Amino acid sequence: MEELGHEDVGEAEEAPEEREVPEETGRTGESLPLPPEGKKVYLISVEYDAAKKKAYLKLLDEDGHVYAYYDRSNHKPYLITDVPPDKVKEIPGIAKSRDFIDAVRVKKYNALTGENVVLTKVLASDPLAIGGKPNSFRELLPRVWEAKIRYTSCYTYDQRLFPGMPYMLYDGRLNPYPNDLTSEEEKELRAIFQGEKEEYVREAFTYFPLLISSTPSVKRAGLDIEVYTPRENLMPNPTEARFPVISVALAGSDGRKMVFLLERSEQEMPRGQSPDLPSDAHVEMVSTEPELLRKAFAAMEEYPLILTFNGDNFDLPYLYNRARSVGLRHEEIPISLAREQAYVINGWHVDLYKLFKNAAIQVYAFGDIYKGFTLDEITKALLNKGKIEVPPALHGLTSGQLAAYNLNDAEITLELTTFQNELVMKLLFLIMRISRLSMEEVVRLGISGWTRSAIYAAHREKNYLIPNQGDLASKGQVQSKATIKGKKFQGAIVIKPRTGIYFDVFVMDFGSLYPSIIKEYNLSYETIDCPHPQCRNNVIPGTSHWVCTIWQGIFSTYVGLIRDFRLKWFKKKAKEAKDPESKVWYDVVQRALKVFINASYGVLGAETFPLYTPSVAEATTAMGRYAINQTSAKAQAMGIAVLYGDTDSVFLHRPAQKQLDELSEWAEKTLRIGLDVDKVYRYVVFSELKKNYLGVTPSGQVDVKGLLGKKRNTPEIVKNAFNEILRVLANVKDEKQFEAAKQEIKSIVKEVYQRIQKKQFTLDEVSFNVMLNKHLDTYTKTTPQHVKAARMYETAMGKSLGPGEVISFVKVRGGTGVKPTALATVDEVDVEKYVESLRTTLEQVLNALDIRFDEIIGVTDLSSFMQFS
DNA sequence: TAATTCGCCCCGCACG
DNA sequence: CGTGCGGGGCGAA
Repeated sequence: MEELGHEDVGEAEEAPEEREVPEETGRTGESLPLPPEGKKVYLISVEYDAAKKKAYLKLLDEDGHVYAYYDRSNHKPYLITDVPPDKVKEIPGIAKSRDFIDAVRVKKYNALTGENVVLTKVLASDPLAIGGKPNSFRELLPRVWEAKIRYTSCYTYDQRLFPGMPYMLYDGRLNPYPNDLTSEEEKELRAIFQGEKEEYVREAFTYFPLLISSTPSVKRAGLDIEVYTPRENLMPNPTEARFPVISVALAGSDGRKMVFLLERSEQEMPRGQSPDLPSDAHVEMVSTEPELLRKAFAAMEEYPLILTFNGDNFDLPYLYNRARSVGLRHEEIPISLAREQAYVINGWHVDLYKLFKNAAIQVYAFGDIYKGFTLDEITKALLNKGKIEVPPALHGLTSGQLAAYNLNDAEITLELTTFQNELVMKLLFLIMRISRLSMEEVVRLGISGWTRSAIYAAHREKNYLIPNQGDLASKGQVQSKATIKGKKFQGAIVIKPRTGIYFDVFVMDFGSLYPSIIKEYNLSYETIDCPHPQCRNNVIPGTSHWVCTIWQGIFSTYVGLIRDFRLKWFKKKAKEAKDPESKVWYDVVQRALKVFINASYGVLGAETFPLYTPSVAEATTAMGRYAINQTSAKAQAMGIAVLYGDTDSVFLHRPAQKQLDELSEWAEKTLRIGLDVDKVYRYVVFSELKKNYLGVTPSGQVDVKGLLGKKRNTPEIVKNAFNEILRVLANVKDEKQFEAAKQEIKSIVKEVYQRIQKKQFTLDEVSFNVMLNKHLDTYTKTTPQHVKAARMYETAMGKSLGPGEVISFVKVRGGTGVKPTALATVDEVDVEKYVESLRTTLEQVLNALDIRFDEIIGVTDLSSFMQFS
């Protein structure tokens, strides 16, 4: 029933009574055992037991057993303030609070001033006393720091814990599982970091084990439920849970396949195995719903990790609320609900929809190969298969078919974590280790939250005071003006392309340009515009920002380490690795690191990031502009034609190998950033537009960038014509072959044009597919065409459409000019509009090839006229 | 709860 | 009716 991963799918039920949802997760590790002595266990989450007022670690072994280890250090929640301890104790709201423990002196390093300062640490017995309720200590003190960090995170950093890493109980104490580097690894690591500062190398050695330590195989199950609805298109409301759960499926990593099916009077098929189901599936018919739920819960409890697709918003809340309303007691349900999240008692729940929707995962971990966020779309892209085709109404299904459909979704959900040698699980563990967050937090938060946590941990590690956003205000002065209206600072530059076709093009680029700049130029919130007069001449070109020459920036160190690990170790190893197993591992690590570094610059420019420092972001892009401008100038001075460039790349026409080497050396020496050949093209076709070109590699592969023919919302008939042209271009080996290719291309254009004119197409071929990004009623300023179509669809079909939905519509004559594809006929299609779409899409390529679209269709008109006359 | 800017296209809408 | 601007979507980096 997860279907679409966003809220408001289908017709909403009548407004439900707001049911109270507990804030607290209600989870406790009380009933969980200590890990056995000497057993390797993995830290999956750090949690807080509100009753015991203690943090505890929740651990997992490879057999699927869950353990808890409660704090034994008597660690307490705290905040930092500059009010002296005796003054703190004079504040009645604090001193008289029964949660107040003590106020003590604490030494911290203030990175902004470079001073060691003595501040006050105010300790409490309960995290809520620090912050989170009306009279929390943080509200009663004029100036506080570190008062908004979740207690479980605070505990993680202070105890130097690494979620995702193995631990072992020894003499009743939990210790990191021994994970010594081999002497060879140590030697190699030293070699890589040769020339770096001692402190930097020391940190490299601290963090390296996180990246080479293997990840466990986690016992887990994909879960999916089906709910009866009286009408089609009605999305059952999980808070109300008015309709019966008719099927629950689990697919376990141990190979078990289970379906619990409710016997229904209207059942069309006799009980028993259906031919649609896999033969090894265990299907159990259950006569009452409470019994069904109990059985499903019992099955769930056999797996420490439950995977769902949209389970936070649908499956788990539905199960919980339905179970309650059919009479199960709270204690019988292994689910606990929070506001936006659903937890599994004594285990963990990962909603894969949230993970895959995470932009950083989508773009950097999976190379942007899936665009939408439905289970269907993600599955098609990553696993090369879709869901079972569902008949229009769930009602028409036999029990066997229902079970098969249900189980298939559970299996696919599981498979999203098993494909490519458990890529997603490995990625999760690596992100946990780097970000220092529990598994469920990694899934819930985005890259900003991950980076925040990682950098907070670095502060605690060095005993730096974590600054408040307000402390950085003086460091946030922006000097540049953005090119685009409404943006906060200037970004990258794009070198205007030389329109036309060029053979033998070499693309050089700065690998990880912004992270490299941040590292190499020591950019960090405390190093930009630092207080030292002697640093003032260390200016970032094109700005009046200077950078500290004395302090080593904390942010630049963090970014630098990740970048160096990725570039100098894992990318290299991935290339060199012989056995596939380790190749996959190196590649996963490399991808995880990529996620973090690529976002490092972005978060600095995001107001919601607690260490928001736009001046650092601005200095980064300024240095980037300087780098590419200098490189372009240098190349031209060397007599190489620069055809194009964007942000971190230059496209060079027929450079000699010697020249490439020279340029590379020059960049390393003068800019201190690596510049290498990234790509070679047999030829490149540049349109007159920036960010729009296509290149053909020596092997005949065609890279298309930005062209309309590539865009998701371009109609298929136009896209197909575009792709046919590409196929012709892919075969062109030299200038001589272009003439023949041009003729071929012309005939392709002519043919498609005629097809459009004669309406020889299906509606799907001419549909525009545009995503709805907001709720329908929030389009108030203008009414875009896809919104018009969506509204028509709603009225006609009685089904509501929400954000994330892709609207399919065609352009028609008359009326408002558009119609949802489902409501239109070929007859009413506005042919002119499609000719225009064909024209603009193809002209981006044709112009560069010196082919006139108008001449082709003009000729066509004439010839067809002659034919008929 | 939330990474950034640059660039292009189509369209809707207000203004002259 | 033409023009210019901004909303909206999608892509490049």
